[in-house]
Amino acid sequence: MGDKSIQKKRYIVEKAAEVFGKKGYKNVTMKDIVEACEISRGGLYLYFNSTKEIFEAVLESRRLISKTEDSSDMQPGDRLLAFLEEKKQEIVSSSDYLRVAIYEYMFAHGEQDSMVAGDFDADLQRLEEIIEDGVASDWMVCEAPRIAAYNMLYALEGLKVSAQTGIISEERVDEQIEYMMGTIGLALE
Amino acid sequence: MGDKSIQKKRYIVEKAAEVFGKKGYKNVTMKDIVEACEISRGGLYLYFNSTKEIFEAVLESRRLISKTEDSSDMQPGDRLLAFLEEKKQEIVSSSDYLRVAIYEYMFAHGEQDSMVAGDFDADLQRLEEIIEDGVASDWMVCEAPRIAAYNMLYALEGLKVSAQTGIISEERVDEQIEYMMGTIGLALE
Amino acid sequence: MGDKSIQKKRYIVEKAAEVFGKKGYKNVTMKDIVEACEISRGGLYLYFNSTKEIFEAVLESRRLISKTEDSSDMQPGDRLLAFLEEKKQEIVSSSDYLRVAIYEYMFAHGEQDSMVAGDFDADLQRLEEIIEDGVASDWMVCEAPRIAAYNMLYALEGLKVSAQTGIISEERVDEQIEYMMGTIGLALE
Amino acid sequence: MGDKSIQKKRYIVEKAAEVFGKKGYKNVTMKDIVEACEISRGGLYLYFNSTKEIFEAVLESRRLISKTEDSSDMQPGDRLLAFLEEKKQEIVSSSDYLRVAIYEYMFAHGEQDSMVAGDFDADLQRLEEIIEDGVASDWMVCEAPRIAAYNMLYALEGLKVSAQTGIISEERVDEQIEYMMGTIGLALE
DNA sequence: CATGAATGAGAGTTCATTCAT
DNA sequence: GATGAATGAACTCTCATTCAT
Repeated sequence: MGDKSIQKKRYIVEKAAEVFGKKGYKNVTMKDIVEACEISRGGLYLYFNSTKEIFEAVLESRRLISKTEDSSDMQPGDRLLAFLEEKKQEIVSSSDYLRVAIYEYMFAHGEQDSMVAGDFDADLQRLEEIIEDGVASDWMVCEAPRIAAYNMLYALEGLKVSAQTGIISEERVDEQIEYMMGTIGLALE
Repeated sequence: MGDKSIQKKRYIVEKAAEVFGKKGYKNVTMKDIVEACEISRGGLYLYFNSTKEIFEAVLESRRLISKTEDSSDMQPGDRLLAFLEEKKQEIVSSSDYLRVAIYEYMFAHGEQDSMVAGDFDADLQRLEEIIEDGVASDWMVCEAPRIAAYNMLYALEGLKVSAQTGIISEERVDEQIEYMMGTIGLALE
Repeated sequence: MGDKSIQKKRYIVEKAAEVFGKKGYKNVTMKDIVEACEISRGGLYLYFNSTKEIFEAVLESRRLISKTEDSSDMQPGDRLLAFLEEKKQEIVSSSDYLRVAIYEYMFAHGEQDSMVAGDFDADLQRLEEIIEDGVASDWMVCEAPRIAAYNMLYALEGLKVSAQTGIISEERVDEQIEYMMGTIGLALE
Repeated sequence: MGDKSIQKKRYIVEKAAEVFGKKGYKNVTMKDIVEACEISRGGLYLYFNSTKEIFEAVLESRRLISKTEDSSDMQPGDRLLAFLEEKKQEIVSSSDYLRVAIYEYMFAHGEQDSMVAGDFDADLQRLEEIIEDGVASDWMVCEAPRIAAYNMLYALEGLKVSAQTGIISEERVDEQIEYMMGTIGLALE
């Protein structure tokens, strides 16, 4: 597969992302993507064999983009805040239409997929480190950083889900962030 | 709609619940339900016009069943523990097969549906009361019971989702429960 | 499946036989049959799931028809002649267009199919009996009736194949019949 | 078409023969051959325009190879035996995978093709000569050598077909060979 | 009310064939 | 000559939905 092929694949993934954003995961057909890409039916099959495959490519491409800088030069409290703000954006931003599709995908294909699980683990590690650093430098109070990290991530996940299901105001998210910071002895000034 | 009709509808809903439990939400076809109910294709349409409609009827029927006793005669700490244990069951029990379907449904039809949201609100109120009572009787420490209640519920929701997506051990859930109780000044003895 | 269904199935098989006759086996698509039957795409699938299944039903229906009377009251020589004449018809009759399809089917699905093999075995038994009777009543001379029966059937099969592949004149078939009878001591007068 | 072209054509035919051997005739696609030859899709079309064309080239190439020596210095009985043994090999040898494809081809394209018929005629002539010689030298008894030759060839053809369709043991073939020799007054010692 | 045969739109998939490079 | 990406027609199969009985 040549250089041009990779370009085309990228193009398809890009267009497909829009489609998944609009229609979710399960509702998307090969035809939808073919039409969005303005290529031929058979042409798509040169690159992907199913919507699942395409969707996974979309996820993969997102993963590459969403890497954030580590900012490990900041104070633990600020780093935590930065982390939570980042998550808040994910929760609140209705622009991330893709999320519905991601959840649909997750529930449709269940556990066998570490595609999405990977993100969680990375976040967990990052968060745990921040808390450990915070505790070490007396900025935070926490007996079990790992468990606390889990707790925050679960709560954030819950918020995400709720944001998708019902409507969640930005205030509610802020409220929760403040509360979470409180649980490890931090206060927003 | 006569008495017999209501009976039949109930029967269909019952059988349909099994189907949704086995196959999720999106994968279920009218045909599947027709076969499970051993009624005719046309017959089903006399009662329901889509799998969505049927699934909503299933949800409705579940709502009626799942009401739990309030046990307001117990101490706040025990009531909280009871509440969390109840939620733990929901998370851990793989017997609640329907949950996958519920999430699929939620993500497929988005916010416009308060069908599921109702449960959350009820839980919220219940939990808030418990915490308020706990604080009032000096068993618990919490400045913002409502926010704390939200936090716990979000974390529980996150756990549920994770349980569905990946695998979550009972220990992790216990860990989280203990942690949550700690955040409001309680300890499991 | 009711009485009417069986009728319809028969109807489909009948129409399908014509199609297979015209187009062979492999070239026939579900669409061809749908069109020949003037039913809907989905309708055909109520009765059959593949051209293979339909073709086997066609074979089955032919089997039922082609049963010939046993005429065991005749003299062995005449019975043999009757048998061979019957086979000759199969060979010569170009009206049996289906045969091409049958061979195609045989070669496409190989040995695992006793659908066609059954005919051979039945013929073998019948022919062997005739020869044994012929020998017992001194009309025929043959040391190994079974082997002779096999030989005739193989030769007849070869004739059939040749009839399909190239062109075979009726005279050639007659010639062969006479020769075969000669090998067991019989002569056409 | 240059020298290199002929070479390439030969190469394609060679590779294609393997493919036809494995997959039969009808199941082979241009793509299969392209892949087997590791050439480009378009490249194949420079030499052949259809699988039919390629298959015919395969047949042609086989014809050139399969010529056998005449061994006319042997006694007629031995020559006949040699001939029949040769045929037996064709029947029994499952290594001649191409045969299925040949039959498929024959039945798919019917009589208009003398491609395969040629072999039969050559065999017929050879066999007839053997028998005539045998009769002339009193080794054999046969009133109509040509008809007898036909008979044997048809029986052999029938055996071949049966070998492809069902399973035929080597014993059965030996049995038949012995029987055939018996019909012209010969016995295997 | 109830049936289930029938419909037809539409999804997935494959392949011969072309054509710009 | 040679490539292989691209096309689009054709095929299989499934399902929601209707309708005569």
